[in-house]
Amino acid sequence: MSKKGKHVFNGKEYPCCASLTMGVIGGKWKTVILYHLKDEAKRYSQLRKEMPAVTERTLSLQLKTLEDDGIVKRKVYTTKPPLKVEYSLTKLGETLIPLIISIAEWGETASKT
Amino acid sequence: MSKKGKHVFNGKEYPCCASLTMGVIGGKWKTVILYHLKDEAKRYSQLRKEMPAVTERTLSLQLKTLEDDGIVKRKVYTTKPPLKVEYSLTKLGETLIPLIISIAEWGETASKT
DNA sequence: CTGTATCCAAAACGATACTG
DNA sequence: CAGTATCGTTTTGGATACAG
Repeated sequence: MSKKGKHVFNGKEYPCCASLTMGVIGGKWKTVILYHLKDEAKRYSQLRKEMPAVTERTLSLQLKTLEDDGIVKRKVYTTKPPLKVEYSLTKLGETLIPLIISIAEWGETASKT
Repeated sequence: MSKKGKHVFNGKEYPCCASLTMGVIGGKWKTVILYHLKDEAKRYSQLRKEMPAVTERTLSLQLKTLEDDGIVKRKVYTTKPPLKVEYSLTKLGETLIPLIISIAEWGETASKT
């Protein structure tokens, strides 16, 4: 019995290529995170400052999900506290930049209407 | 006390222009619906056939949400059963087409990796 | 044919305290 | 500094029966 999900990414099946993308960047915060990472690597604390509306827990979970999907990479610079950790886009993550920009632009235009 | 949500659409506030867009097209099914409507108007039953994985209830709810946001319009052609209802994109909805296509293309590429 | 009503399960998200 | 643990709330989606 073949499943209908013809589109597979990172072990997950999706019924449509559009829903695959949404599985990767969907949810309340992932596009916002990617938007803040699109130009440069940032530290965890810096992301927190730039996204005050997201909780530690959620930011942490979403970053981990993005890492699992190969969109974001995590680099640790110190072994002892205070820790320094930087997040940045992977090669695959960079292919999402035009999409993230389009998403942000549509939102900007729509909010002016 | 000013709220941080600077971006407003259809009465809802978002912390970032990217999240505004995701509020409109986010979720498991909305991009899929829009993908199927991008070229032509379709009847409810036809959408159901093309998206067998979504339930009646969810399809109905998501269409209504898209209608509320002014992305999709609903046109009724008969007054008595059997009803004929067609869904199509509004002008605002059409501005999302390039985005939907980009989203679908990224998903297609990613599923081949 | 085109939905709505009801009930339920799962996922996402938030608040807060605490740890390496 | 960079998270995790715990718990509760909200949102989302599914199954199914039924209605206009």
